[in-house]
Amino acid sequence: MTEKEIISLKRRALEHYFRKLNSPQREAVFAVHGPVLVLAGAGSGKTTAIINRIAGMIYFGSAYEKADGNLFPDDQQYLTDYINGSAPEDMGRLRDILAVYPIRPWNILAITFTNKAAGEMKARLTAMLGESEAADVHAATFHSTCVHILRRSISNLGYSNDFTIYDSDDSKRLMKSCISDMNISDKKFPPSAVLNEISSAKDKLISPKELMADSQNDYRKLTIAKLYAEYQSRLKRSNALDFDDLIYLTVRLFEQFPEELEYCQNRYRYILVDEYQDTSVSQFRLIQLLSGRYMNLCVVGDDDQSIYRFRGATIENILSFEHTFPNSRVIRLEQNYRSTQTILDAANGVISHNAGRKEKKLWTDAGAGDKITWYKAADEISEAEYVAKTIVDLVSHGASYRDFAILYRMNAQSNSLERMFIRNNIPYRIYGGIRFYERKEIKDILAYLSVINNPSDSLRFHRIVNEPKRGIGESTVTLIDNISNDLRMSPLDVMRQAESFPVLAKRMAKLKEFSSIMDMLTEKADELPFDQFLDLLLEKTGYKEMLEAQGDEGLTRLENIEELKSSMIEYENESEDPSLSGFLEEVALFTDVDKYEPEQDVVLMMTMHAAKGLEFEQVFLVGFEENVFPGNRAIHSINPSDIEEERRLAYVAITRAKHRLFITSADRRMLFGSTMCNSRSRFLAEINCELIDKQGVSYEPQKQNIGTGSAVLSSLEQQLRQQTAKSQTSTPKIFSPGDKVTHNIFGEGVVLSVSKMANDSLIEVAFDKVGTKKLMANFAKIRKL
DNA sequence: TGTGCACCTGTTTTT
DNA sequence: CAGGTGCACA
Repeated sequence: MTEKEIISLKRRALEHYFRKLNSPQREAVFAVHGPVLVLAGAGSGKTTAIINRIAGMIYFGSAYEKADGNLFPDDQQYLTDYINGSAPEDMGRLRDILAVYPIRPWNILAITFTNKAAGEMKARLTAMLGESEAADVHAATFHSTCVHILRRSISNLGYSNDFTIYDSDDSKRLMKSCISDMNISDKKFPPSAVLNEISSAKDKLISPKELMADSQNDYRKLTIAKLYAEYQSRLKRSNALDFDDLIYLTVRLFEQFPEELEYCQNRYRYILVDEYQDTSVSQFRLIQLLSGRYMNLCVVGDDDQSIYRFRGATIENILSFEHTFPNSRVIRLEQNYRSTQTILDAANGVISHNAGRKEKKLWTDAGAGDKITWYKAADEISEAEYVAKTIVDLVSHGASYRDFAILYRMNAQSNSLERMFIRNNIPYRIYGGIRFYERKEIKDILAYLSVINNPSDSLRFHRIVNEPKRGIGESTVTLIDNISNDLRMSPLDVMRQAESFPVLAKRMAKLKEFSSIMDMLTEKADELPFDQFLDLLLEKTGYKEMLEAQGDEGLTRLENIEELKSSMIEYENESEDPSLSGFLEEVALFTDVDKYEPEQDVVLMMTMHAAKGLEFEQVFLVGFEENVFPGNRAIHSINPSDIEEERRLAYVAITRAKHRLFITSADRRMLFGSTMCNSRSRFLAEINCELIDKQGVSYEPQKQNIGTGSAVLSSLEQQLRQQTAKSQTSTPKIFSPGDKVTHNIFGEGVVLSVSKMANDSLIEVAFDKVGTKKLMANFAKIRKL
């Protein structure tokens, strides 16, 4: 057999092994070396391609690219039989025969943006490769990858490796104190605005000095640069890093310490980046540095799905990949496995109005499917009514609640929908929104743990020193702060030695009391298991007592803390080497406790942004009106690319739907306390009208007489109104707090509160299974037990 | 030092 | 409309 024949046979065997993939997907799997750009349209089996690629690298190495010696006749025979299906798939033997320099799993780095994506990748790798090989692949987010690197080497930059990670709330507090201490007006320089600018500077790898140099004649910029410098020095003093620092400092580390970079380059020889269209300048630089030695870089993304420019993503990274990495291969995945052709045509129609994109056209062989329904409602109430009615109707015809998702542009839009869903007893869940670790009580407890773990963390010290109230007020804390800054000792040390500082004499007893509690806790932190330690902390700090005095709300908060405790226990059980700092790190980077549980049979509501990466049988896109979507900010922006970003968002939203797509607009909408009239969204006009089935009010908007409410209603709407009226006259039900009740969807629960409304009452019920819900007593399918 | 009320201001968000 | 913030007062 010639070498040519060997490689051709082996290639056919490999192609047979990956026969479930389509041909561009296989191309992505086999292109192991060199720079590769995979342009993966929505629903094109991107993750499948990535997983198979990693598996292929580990199983077969460069078998597709290089021949390696001769083939024994019986191996040759086996391959031939395997290809034509007459021999069984013997993985061990296939690997033996085919593999050429198989890649070791720990040499592979797969970077994602969210923990969810990283978790999914891990899970799918485990399913394909098995536990042991999958565990060695480093699949993680940008941020946790950087933490990993920095924990090892950050001492080069003058931080210690037990650094604390600040979240955006911590950053904001720190910035507030910088602003007030530097006597700068927080009216002219709102902390969040300053932080945004600093964050975007860090994203662009601009240091405080560089920003300063760049803004000599601009007072505003100069002030921000000064604040940046101050903020950064305070972070360092607290041995803390904010989210942007994780990337920024890793890049600096690599640039200043080539040996550190080299170590990582050798460790991560094969790099894969998911959602590449969302990378920022600093993330790009990080990738460029890491892949600089071996150039085995595969990036996967879709420029049409870039919707995070507002937080630093530069679409140019993906648009200029081929230019930045010469000799790169570009692979397009355009076959869509998710949606009907109608939905894809709509998406293609919208996105084709954007300039400056890589031309792609999604297609499917799934068939045309149903038309898209456009419903024009009178106002946001009847819009919500339409959505609710349609879902009830489809569910009664065999659909499940979990088939539906409602996507909106702004969180504020969920209100009317929620109310209507509660009325109609449609179980729903808002995905995204308030996050568990952002709750005050959780942040307080975590602050206690942080201070115990890292006493120099003065920001978190501030948070807890007088929480619960223990008579250590603002002025005392300022004194402690000054001393601690002047003498370079931790605030807690200052308290411990309060007697040495005459200014603190008056408050000495209270200060000593607090510091001794913290000392005791610090001592016990290593001895006790997490749950017992947390109980002790709650007890000794008086936090528990404080919550218990707060009644119902305090009880909910205590329950949340219990939840935190269970996640600590979970961490303790699952981690090989559990430690307080390890737990805090996990919490800092893994913000999602409100997990998405697809098993639950509920309708999901979320913003269009939050829907990225998800898919649903039937999707409602609500609020398709000018000034809502696209939003007024984008419409009035001087920069036309803002509209393009909205359009990409529309593209993302449309392509979430597998089978059916409903789009709604309202003639009148109450938003932020005032009513406005908007014409239908321009994105609607960008969809070929033959794909759309129009429903709802058939008159043109009567902008001049808002509020007459006498608009001609469609028959559907009249039906709805009648139904609502009917159910309103059913016998009123009376509940009082403490009543045990049962609901035919939510199960059993206890009434928390009752408030009278017009001719009904709003009751709040704590259900055993689904948590607290607000229900209308007369509408809800609920009865006393 | 702690509390209550008036005022104000509103995209999208992961880490 | 609703939640967060800041300021005045106890």
